[in-house]
Amino acid sequence: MTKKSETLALTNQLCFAFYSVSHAFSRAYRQFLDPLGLTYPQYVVLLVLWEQDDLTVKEIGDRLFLDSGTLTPLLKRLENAGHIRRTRDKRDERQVRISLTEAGRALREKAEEIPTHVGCVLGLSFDEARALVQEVAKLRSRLHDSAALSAKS
Amino acid sequence: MTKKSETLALTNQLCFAFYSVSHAFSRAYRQFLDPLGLTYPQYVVLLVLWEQDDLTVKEIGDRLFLDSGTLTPLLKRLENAGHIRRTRDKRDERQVRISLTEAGRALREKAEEIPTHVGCVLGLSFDEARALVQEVAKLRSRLHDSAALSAKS
DNA sequence: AAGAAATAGATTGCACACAATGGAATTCTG
DNA sequence: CAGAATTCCATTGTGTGCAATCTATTTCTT
Repeated sequence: MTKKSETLALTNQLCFAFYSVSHAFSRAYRQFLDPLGLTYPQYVVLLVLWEQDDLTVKEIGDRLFLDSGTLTPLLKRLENAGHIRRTRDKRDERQVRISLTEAGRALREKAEEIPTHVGCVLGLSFDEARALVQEVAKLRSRLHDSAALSAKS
Repeated sequence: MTKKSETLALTNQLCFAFYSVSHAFSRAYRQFLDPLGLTYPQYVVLLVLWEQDDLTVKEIGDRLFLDSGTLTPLLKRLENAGHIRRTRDKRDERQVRISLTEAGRALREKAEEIPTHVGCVLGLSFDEARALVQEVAKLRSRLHDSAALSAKS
């Protein structure tokens, strides 16, 4: 096998590695999210809101790389569950502002222990994990840049 | 911020990094898979079959970490597109054997260039990519082991 | 200020993922 | 060898992702 074809196979292997580990993480989180009645994407939206409350749908989408087709129904489910409020912005009626309810804020405490449980099985040191986050974010950024380029043409 | 809470945040960051890079890869592949009428999961199934033809649904599921709920409709779509055949195994009628059609085999050539295009934007050396595949596979394996343990109890 | 362009969300349609369940075939066990 | 347990696949229902399209609102241009 030539070096070139090995590299080609590696790209496929890398993509599949991310694809499958992402699902494995999702399953690992589900075990702890199910009792809270949350899915992983819903949990990530709450993580964003716990960090900074009162964001527009677009601001949430920018942070999570998701569009309104995904977020609108997801946010409605979070609203129905009583975790958030959705209100039209008075100054710009195009925007919908998302804010936590008291119940949504209270959920933070219960969710706080989840990454501990999941993190335990990874067997990574602090520095290893940090380096991995950096490297993966770098790849995501390059893929996004490349997609933006080819969308322009 | 204590080291402990940093580590907790890191687990969430790591999970989200994989979650988002996985989608970014999927979008990058989609650009090249769309002309072939394939989705990324369908492409991965074909990759498996190009490597080894005539597998059961379960064997494909074991390699890809997917169950019949996902694979059955996906395989039916690949069958309707003319890429594969689905036939009950004569020796064990519980099993459905998946085999490539001539068209499915022919598709391999057209798909061969895809990882080249995607791999170019990653900016990874051969060794970096290989190490990353190994490390991510290790994490996936640990998550699976942990899930298997907690399922037993 | 009027029309064009851009922006924010919502909606629709399709394709995963996956838990839960069901049915048919096979294997295990006493 | 009969019943129980297991295995394999299919089905159902829920919740994403995302492209494509639509509406309403705002901003830009002339």
